[in-house]
Amino acid sequence: MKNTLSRRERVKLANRKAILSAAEEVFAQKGFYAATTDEIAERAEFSKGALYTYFRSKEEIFLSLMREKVGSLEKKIKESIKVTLNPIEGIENLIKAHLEFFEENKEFFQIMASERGRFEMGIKNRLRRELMRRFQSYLKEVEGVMKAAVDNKELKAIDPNHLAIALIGMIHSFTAQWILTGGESSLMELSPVITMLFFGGAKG
Amino acid sequence: MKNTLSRRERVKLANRKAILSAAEEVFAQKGFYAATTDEIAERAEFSKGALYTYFRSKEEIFLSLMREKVGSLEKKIKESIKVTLNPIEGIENLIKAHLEFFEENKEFFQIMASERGRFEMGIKNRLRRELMRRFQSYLKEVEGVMKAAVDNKELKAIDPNHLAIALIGMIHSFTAQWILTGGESSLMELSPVITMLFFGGAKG
DNA sequence: TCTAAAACTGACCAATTGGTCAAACATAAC
DNA sequence: GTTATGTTTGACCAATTGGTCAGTTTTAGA
Repeated sequence: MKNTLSRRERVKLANRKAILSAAEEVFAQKGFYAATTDEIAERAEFSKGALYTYFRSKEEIFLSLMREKVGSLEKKIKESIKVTLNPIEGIENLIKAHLEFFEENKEFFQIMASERGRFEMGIKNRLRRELMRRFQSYLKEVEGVMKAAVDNKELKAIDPNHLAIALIGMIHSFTAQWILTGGESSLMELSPVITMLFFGGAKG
Repeated sequence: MKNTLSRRERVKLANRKAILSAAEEVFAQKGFYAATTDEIAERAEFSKGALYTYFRSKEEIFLSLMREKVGSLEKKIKESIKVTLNPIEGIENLIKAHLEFFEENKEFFQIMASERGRFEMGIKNRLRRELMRRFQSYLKEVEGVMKAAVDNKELKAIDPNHLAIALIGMIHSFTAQWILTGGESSLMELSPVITMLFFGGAKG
């Protein structure tokens, strides 16, 4: 069973994905504002007019893309935590899951790093509100594991919010550096260093 | 003694600073591409034409601003390290210096966070090359303290580059969060948490 | 006060770009 | 083959914006 969609609907969906994928590259390379709908259309091998039958505006392309990516990041993180009841192991898995996700979604990471500070702009926009909601939800997820580990006395009695900020900061920093230096070697290889530094600190 | 500059020259210099300061706000709020020279001119209380007697292009405004800011960040970091010969204390001072600088230069931090991934664009540009050189130099400075501390056996035998990435990531992450939540309370207050987490890790 | 140079203004220009739409094309059912 | 419906095209439009420059104002020294 393919599924319940007609041929037409399946083609539409595949085209939509192709457009979002092209947009991801362009947004990552140029940033939201400097990216042009012409270039997105060209890379997706459609005319500009066709783009606008799939999405109502450039902003809708951007927000749809980000919403889907943030959603799947959150899903991946949730799953990585759920496989164990041990909070320490949960955090280890969470680090690995992040690195794996960013390695597979380099462009998304670049977009997020560059546009995160402007998510709040135009708060009235329905899609923007939903994007922010999902992003918050992802952060709360990380904070939740930290709280569990603190309650368990497995981590120091530090504000779980601070613990989450610290770990995410380290992960982002390593990922950004990995991208700047070409993104060739595997990002996952850094998982042990990050784990060790986060849990044990740098002092010898 | 005021200095050796004529009244005219002093006014010119002050105006230049005012333009850069206006540009800093606009670039921070809108990003490089979406910032308009009209808005920069308006905020600096000049006509657009006058802007172009101070700078040759929008890009030159941007790069001049960033070059000066990265330069003074590097200077501050260097000084914070130099006051002590003890590497651990040096790193503590470095954390404080970072937080102090970002607290006083919120806009610069926002610009850096959002445009860092595109510094490399147009590498042929002289100003761009110089900006990158200064930025590398700043990173090397941080790496240098880490290496000293590792050689001293005060930190674990970890690649100093990794140690620098981890610490800077934590600092950036806390700063970004502080800005997102309004930037009201003092960022410096977070210095003990960061210091403790970096040296001692999260494990209880 | 007079003058020449420096500084400033803002209308203007050319290029870019998000978005539209009438016409052309493709598809599928009969 | 015909027709109706859905899809695509790309020329086009209006708005925006980086940058210019002829003309005006300000400055400072004589």
